[in-house]
Amino acid sequence: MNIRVLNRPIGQASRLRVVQNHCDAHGCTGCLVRHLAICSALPAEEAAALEQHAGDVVVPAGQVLAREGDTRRYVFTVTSGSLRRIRFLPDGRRLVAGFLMPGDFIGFSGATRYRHSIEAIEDSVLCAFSSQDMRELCDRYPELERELLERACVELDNTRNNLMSLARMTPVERLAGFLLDMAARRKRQGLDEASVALPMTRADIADYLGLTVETVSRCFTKLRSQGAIATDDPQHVRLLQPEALEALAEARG
Amino acid sequence: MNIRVLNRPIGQASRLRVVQNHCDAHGCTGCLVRHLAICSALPAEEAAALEQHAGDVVVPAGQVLAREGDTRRYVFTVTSGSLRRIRFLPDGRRLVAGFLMPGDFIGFSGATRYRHSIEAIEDSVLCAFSSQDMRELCDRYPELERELLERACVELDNTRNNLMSLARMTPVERLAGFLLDMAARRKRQGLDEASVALPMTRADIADYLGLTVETVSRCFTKLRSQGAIATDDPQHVRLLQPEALEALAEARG
DNA sequence: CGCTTTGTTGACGGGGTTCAACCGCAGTGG
DNA sequence: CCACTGCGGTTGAACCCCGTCAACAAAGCG
Repeated sequence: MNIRVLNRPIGQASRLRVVQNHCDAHGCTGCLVRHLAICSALPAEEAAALEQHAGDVVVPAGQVLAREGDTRRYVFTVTSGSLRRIRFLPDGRRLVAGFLMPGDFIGFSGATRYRHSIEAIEDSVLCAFSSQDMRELCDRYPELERELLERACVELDNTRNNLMSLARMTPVERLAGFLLDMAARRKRQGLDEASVALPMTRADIADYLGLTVETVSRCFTKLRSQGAIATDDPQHVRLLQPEALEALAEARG
Repeated sequence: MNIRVLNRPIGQASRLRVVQNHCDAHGCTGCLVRHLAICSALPAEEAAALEQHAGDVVVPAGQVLAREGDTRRYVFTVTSGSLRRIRFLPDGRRLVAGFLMPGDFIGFSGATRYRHSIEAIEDSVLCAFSSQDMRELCDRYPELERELLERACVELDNTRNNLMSLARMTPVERLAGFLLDMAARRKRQGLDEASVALPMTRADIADYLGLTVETVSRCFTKLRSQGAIATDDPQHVRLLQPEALEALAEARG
């Protein structure tokens, strides 16, 4: 059944400490992820309006930002670090529904409660708006709502691609696709796409790809022995033959 | 690899014939799926504005409404019938990413081209708007854009639930969840939720649940022998013990 | 140092895929 | 009317991939 026992207690959903007036140094105009974030829908002049509502949240590695079932009070944009979106079945089976990286938006849901828990993989910083403020901003700036819809659609497309992976692709194919996705994200952040950093554990990857840690590990060694990738250490992969990976992940959109 | 060979040619993407001024008999105000559809975001008085742009499309069973890769020109709302959203891998593996029922909206995507083909399972009728008209309607009626965002989020939640199914649930659990989903849809349409009609084939269900036809069939017999369901014929299932199904599908949100 | 966690590899077994046969049904055409 | 065919669904038997169980190395940390 692939149930892993966690020896250390799951991090408590600590009371969110939202620091008002975030990015004191630069404000929204100097925001490092502005070009990636939803805020790019608004002209720079409106930054002041944004800043009035924005606040920063710092989440140390392993801590919980939001807990499944909690009432949704904030929406977030990841500024730095990385997080995982997870859910548990009653018997302990875990799903990782996705990884959240700088520029990603958290808060696409009509539900009044969180449908997934969100845990920090590394120390992370997020820019937070109360759901209410977000609603008001959307009413005031239709471009913002349009941008949100646009992003929700992209997210939907990506999630459907993952469906394809899980339903009909072999373990190696899934891993190849995953590595390419991570590379694409790095490129989006302006980093070198040939070397991919994997902040998450093998267990996270397994629960994301619908496999076991052992299978994930074996797939890594398989790709390595094929010469498609090289791993300096478990968290750092170099894509030696991206074409080979693409051939495997082919037709994932 | 689970590749099924289709002996008959795949239906051609026939030129869409959009009949202007749809629902001649009643118009939008008399629309049977209005309460389910995005149009419910607008007051009935605005129906006239809608009708100017709406048109009907009739798709016979087995025919293709939209082909993966085609440029996206229309968005649709299903009025009657049912369709499947599919995609193929180059080697013939198929994924059914979802089923579309009355009230469902087709067109959540920023992409300029369709990411999936859409085929009619039964004879179906859809209400169509050109993407351009839809854009203009959204600009004019912010409530509409908000409704779209709302729906996209619901769709995203549902798709993530499916991820959970595919990644971490056993075949019987997946089937149980699927049957409950179908029952919930029937309820939404005001029909009896204890008896579920399955217009799609076992192959469709298999490709949707990430299984083979054989496994799906065996799961049906398993549920039947447990007394959880009864099947009058393959397309008509009665849910005798919904609680039993829920226990299986537990925690799928 | 002990202890835990993470990652990797090996051996084994089971569940689902694969392969195959069969039935019922709907066309189809002699 | 009845063979013939194709298709959808079900069931059985064999195989094999991946999950399970186990052992071990390396790294982090008190």
